[in-house]
Amino acid sequence: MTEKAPITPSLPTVRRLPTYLRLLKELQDENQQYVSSTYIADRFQLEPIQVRKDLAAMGIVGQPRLGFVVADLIAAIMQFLGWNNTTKAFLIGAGNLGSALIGYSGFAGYGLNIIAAFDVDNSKIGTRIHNIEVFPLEKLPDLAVRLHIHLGILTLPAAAAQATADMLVQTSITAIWNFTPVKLILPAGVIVEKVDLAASLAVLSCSLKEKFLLNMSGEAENG
Amino acid sequence: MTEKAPITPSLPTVRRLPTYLRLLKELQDENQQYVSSTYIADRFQLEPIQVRKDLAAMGIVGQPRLGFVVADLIAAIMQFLGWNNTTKAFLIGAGNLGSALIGYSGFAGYGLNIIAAFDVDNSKIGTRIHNIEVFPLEKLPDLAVRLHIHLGILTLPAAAAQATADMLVQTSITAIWNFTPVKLILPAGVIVEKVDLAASLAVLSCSLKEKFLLNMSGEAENG
DNA sequence: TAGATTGTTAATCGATTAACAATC
DNA sequence: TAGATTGTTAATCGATTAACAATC
Repeated sequence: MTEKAPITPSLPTVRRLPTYLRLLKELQDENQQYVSSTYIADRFQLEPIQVRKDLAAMGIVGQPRLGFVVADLIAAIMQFLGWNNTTKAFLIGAGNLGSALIGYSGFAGYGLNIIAAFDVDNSKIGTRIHNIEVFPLEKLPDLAVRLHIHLGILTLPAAAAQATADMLVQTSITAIWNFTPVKLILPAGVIVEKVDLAASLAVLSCSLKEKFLLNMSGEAENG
Repeated sequence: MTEKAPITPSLPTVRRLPTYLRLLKELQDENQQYVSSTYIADRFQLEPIQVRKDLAAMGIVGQPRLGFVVADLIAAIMQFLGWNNTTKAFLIGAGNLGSALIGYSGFAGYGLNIIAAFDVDNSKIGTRIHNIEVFPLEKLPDLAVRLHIHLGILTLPAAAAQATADMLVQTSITAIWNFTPVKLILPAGVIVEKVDLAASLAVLSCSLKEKFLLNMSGEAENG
């Protein structure tokens, strides 16, 4: 029992990991064996100490003077995120956004595999989108249980989001990647991760407004 | 000069505003005149005090016992986010995701108006996606300046992201909504807001892994 | 009035940053 | 060795939460 207590990385730390991973894979392609926190921080305009803390949170140890072994870092992050193993997912709502996600080839690198899509639109049911079949929504519960699906990707109209999510969590699905603008209310224990375009756009809008106001006041002063 | 100093809301606050706005519009449709921070908090599993702080940060004042006037809240948030005014944007990369964003009708409610798309793919150039024309990328600088476009939406392959962003900021574009997985490095003053799918998926993956491990240990104990 | 809700002021919490000894 | 980089410990910063008087 001399092992260190495994510190669970904070949410901000987890969110930075994919960015590190991306760079590390680049470095590996360039046959770089070592990388320092200084270098990583430089590339992303972060503080070296923050990078070290992030890596330390996953239990990775570096070598003074040399830094970290690139291959080890990649392995540790992949392991930590579970991106070595494939996670099967159902996508619900085969509209514009849903189709785009089905067609996104990058998910393979994250271990995410969308194996079927579902919709209520008869014109979509039975078709294939990027070679993924679209099933009627009624078939989801049965298929989810039989195929041991735990993750649902929600890309349907806001109006249907909550009701559909309620249905999903009655099946084997216990985690939802929510691309709708709806804040889902679900039983405790259900994981919901929201991709919040409106929140992102709000930040952007604020920044733009602020910048605009600054420019205005600047011009006023100059005039 | 007895006016209160206008406190700029924090980033987390700004990110919560669209969620409030959504609920407030619902309440308005139901002809609710007042709403309390308690009610809003309840609906989103937040603390009432946090809601009050968020609203206070925008300079909104409520009425003890009654709460806040729904219409006033909506107006204040819309005003604060600048979503009353239309922001014109160019979209660069008319692939799956780009097309999905062009087709997303919800942006109108955020004052966002995608007026043209750009691509380097000859098979896309000249076509229309949801009635938006796709132009060759070379035409962007001239058009951006002439149409006074300040916002670019980046939905192209990662490999082209940085170079294209570098080009964009040479035009009238000073803000980028970045949907690529690349962390863009751009001159100071340029606004970049990233929609980070990888980060979001990382959080989801972690939660799933944690839950899985908990279940495993639970089963072990029970066995 | 009584009581629900607001806004203010202070306390807590957690993430980031700083300082620096330890290491190879 | 000298020096770059690590990991630890402490300080700072900012957001959230708590407590409570003010208000209608």
